[in-house]
Amino acid sequence: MLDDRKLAVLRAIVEDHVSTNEPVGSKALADRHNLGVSPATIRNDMAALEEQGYITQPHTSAGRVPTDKGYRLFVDRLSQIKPLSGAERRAIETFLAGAVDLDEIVMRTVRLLAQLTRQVAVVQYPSLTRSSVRHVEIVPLAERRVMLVLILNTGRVEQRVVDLPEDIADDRIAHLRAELNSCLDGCGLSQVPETVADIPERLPPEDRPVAATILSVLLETLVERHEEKLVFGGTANLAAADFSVGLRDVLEALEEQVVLIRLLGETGGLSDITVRIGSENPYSGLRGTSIVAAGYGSGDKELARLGVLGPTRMDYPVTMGAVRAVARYVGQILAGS
Amino acid sequence: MLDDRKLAVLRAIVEDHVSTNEPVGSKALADRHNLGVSPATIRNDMAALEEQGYITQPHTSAGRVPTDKGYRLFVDRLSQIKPLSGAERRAIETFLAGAVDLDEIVMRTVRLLAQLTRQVAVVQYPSLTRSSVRHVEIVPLAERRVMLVLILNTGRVEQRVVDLPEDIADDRIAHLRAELNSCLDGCGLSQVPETVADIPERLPPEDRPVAATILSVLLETLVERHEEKLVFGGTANLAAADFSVGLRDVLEALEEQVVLIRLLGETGGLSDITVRIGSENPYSGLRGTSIVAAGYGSGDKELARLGVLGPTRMDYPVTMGAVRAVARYVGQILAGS
DNA sequence: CTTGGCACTCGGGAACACAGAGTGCCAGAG
DNA sequence: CTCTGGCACTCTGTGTTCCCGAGTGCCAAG
Repeated sequence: MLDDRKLAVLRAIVEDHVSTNEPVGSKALADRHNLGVSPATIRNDMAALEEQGYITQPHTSAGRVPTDKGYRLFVDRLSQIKPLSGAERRAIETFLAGAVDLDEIVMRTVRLLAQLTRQVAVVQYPSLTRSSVRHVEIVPLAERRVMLVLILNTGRVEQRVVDLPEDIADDRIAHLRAELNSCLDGCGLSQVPETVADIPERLPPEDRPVAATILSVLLETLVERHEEKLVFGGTANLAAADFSVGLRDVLEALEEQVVLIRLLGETGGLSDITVRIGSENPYSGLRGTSIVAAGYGSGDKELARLGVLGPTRMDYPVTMGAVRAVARYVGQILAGS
Repeated sequence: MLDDRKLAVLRAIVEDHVSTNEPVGSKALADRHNLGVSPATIRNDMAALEEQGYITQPHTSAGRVPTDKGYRLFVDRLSQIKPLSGAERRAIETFLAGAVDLDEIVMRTVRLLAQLTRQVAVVQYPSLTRSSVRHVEIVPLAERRVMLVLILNTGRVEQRVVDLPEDIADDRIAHLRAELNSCLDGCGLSQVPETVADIPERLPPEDRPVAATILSVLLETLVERHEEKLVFGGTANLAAADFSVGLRDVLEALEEQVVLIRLLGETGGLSDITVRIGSENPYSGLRGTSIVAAGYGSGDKELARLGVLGPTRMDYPVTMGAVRAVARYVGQILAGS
């Protein structure tokens, strides 16, 4: 069906189109790549490729352009991820190492990805669901009001103000805190609800209403409130890339966190790279854009995902290389801090 | 120099140009606004206005367009801030009231502003410098490693991991924490350095190296590290507004936090609204864009600023009304929580 | 199966003309 | 002195036409 030469032609078309942003014709192909055959032969192959939907022509008598299906084949079988240069690796490492807290790690990662790929970068904060509790703090703010601070092993800190149903003495707060910490230290978030369930019973009856209030906020914060935060950057690169689709839609999608999370999140072993090309994309506003994403994490747990978003016509090997490298380094940094 | 009618003409030009986005000619003016004079008269006035630099024509024999100077006069003398409708006010109130922590307040404020004005919204986090300490927490994470958590009266929480020079027992940590809290509770950030200065002396000598380390990180976090965080949103609105200048520059400026902070921050009593029009703007990439900003805060202290950024050709009265209203409501919310 | 030749098809750019909107100026009226 | 109507002039934007060139599909021959 598709012999080697046809595949080579497809690869050449993709590469040329990516670098020139113009439909590529049979003659240009024969010139630039030494395929060892004449333009006429290439035309036949192109006809076959078009027949099967890998390429298309914008209008009669123009060159060919890869379809989404063509890019898909290219990514799956015709290309291999291009590793970064040594200089780039070192730059990543030093740039990320300078971060002092989680916010800064995330922010720097976004910039890095955007700069390396010249595309829009998206980074998801390390997920709540897969992390574990490192410490719980209860800080009295006023009568009947405390702040609950949760520190997770990913460095993430969640805080919530809690209004209490009744007064409670500081030493009883301290006791509750100690109790919580001894139960929850190192506890994976998925186990939190059951771990916490019998805490009220172990407290003196008069403390139970307060404890119940605090616990319910704690659960709500950790478990129910699954709004995975994410950050993006490099939108200036959108202006350069001329999108077939209005870039208004792209900007809108970027601000719809829900959409983005779905796009990033849908698959993935830890170091798998997910590529979603154009119309493979479930969200209609992003026709014409591709997403290259990967998971990152410390050790072997995937904590969250990151990736870039760009025009379908992008340099996949390079982009995938950059995404993979950044994901790995972020994982290392997180593990080390 | 500029009699009343000329001013009326200028106002009419601005209003028409804002609503149509086209150069406005003398005939159209005479039709749409009942100025009581003929087009020819208006032409004379326009010639005078152009003479003095308030309007300009894109090319000979086209209508007139306001210059930055013209908009300036309009904003200063010819317009008055348009208050929001009751429905809008209520929407703001309920939307902001639903926020549970500072992050969410800020995020919702951005969305709100962007939606109300159909422009890019920028919100600065409540400034560190003008807030005060509510609580200091020191959480042991591992041997020789603690997390320092600072809770400020604005609801802002700063955390930093600190590596200690030597081991220290938990109860001595607790003592240090108590000491810090008793000194710093309610302390304005500007007083922190002096307040903290003599703490080491009051500690047993063997604790001093650790205390010094922690204090230096604390000072660094609160005082030296003035990177005022800010958040923006509504970039999709950029695509609709056709900028004279490439919107690439605008996107770039948005990601350059430093630039934005300067733009927002440069003046302002608490409920003053700052308008910076086109070339009044110090940053060259933002020629063609105007900024409408206001301070917000609880009580009478200005905590930070917020605003919107849009094309010079924007509806200033409405935009200013929205910015003012949002700033007020955010202030209220912050004061109440 | 490959190749060279050939007729055919479009898209995009250049040249051109034209209508319409808007101006500036002038002379006359109030 | 100010306003008004008239008039000639100057643009831009748009629509039309035309042509070139790149690229294709097909065919017949190697």
